[in-house]
Amino acid sequence: MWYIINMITTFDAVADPTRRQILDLLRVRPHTVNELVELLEISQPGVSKQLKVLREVGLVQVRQEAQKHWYELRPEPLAEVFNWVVNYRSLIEERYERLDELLKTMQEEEQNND
Amino acid sequence: MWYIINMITTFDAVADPTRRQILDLLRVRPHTVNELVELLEISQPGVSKQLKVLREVGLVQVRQEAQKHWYELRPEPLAEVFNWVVNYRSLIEERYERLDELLKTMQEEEQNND
DNA sequence: ATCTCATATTCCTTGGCGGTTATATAACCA
DNA sequence: TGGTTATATAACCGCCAAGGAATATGAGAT
Repeated sequence: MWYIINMITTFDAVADPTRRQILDLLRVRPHTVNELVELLEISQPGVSKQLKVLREVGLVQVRQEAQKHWYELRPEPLAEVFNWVVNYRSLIEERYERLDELLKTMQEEEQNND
Repeated sequence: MWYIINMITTFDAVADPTRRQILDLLRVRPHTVNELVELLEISQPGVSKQLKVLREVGLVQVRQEAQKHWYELRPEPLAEVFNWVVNYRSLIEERYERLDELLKTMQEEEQNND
C-alpha cells in the first residue's frame, strides 16, 4: 500500500519569502547555516528547517567542512518556474508596450492642448 | 491601531497548482466559471474561491454578461515572478551548457575508444 | 411573482506550514 | 574525558488554506 503524501514542489519552495531570501543569498556565494541565521531574522532551527525544504526540492546542496555545513545553490529546479512563467512573458511585455503607447498618446494630446 | 494581515502575494497565488491551471486556461481565452468547473476537477465553490484569490492579487478580471461572468487573464503581476526567476536564468542555462559539454566530451571519448 | 441558471458566500473540517523552545547529534578542542 | 561550536531534530503552537456541502444572491426567462 502506497501513500503519496504532500510532495512539496519547486513552486511551493519559492513561494515562501524567507526561502527566496535564502536563495538570493546563496546566489551570491555559499553560506553556512550560522551565516544565514545572522542575515535572516529567524532562529537557527527555523533556518535549518527551511534549508531542509530547499534540500528536499533540490534547490540547495551541502558541503560539510568540519562542523560547518556550507549550503550552495542548485539552480536547476528553477527551470520549472522559469519555463512556466516565460509563457506569459510576451503577454506581460505586450501590456507594457500598450501602456507606453498610451502614455505617449496622452503626452502628445497634452502638447496639442497648448 | 493597524493590523497587517496576511496579504497574499503573486508568488503565493501561482504556488497553487489549481490556480496555475486556471491561469493557463485563461491564457488561451477568457472562460466563465462554469467552463472552468467542467475543466478542473473541483466543485463550483472551489473554483469561485480560487478565482477570488486570483482577483485579489490582480491576476484576473471579470467581465459580466447577463448571468455569465467571463474571467480573463491580467498577466501584469506575473512580472514580479518573472523578474525574480530571471535572475537565475544564466545559472540554470550555464549548468545545462556544462552538461552539454560533458556529454560531448563523453561522446568524443567514446569514439576515441573505437 | 416564480422558476431556473450562474455565481458567490458562509460555515465547516482537515491538514500542513512557519515559527518557537528544548534537546539531540556530531565534530572538534584541551 | 569533558566542553564548545555548529547544525539538526522533536515537540508544540497558532494560523490559515484548500476543499466540500449548504445556502444566498443576482440576473434572466415565462
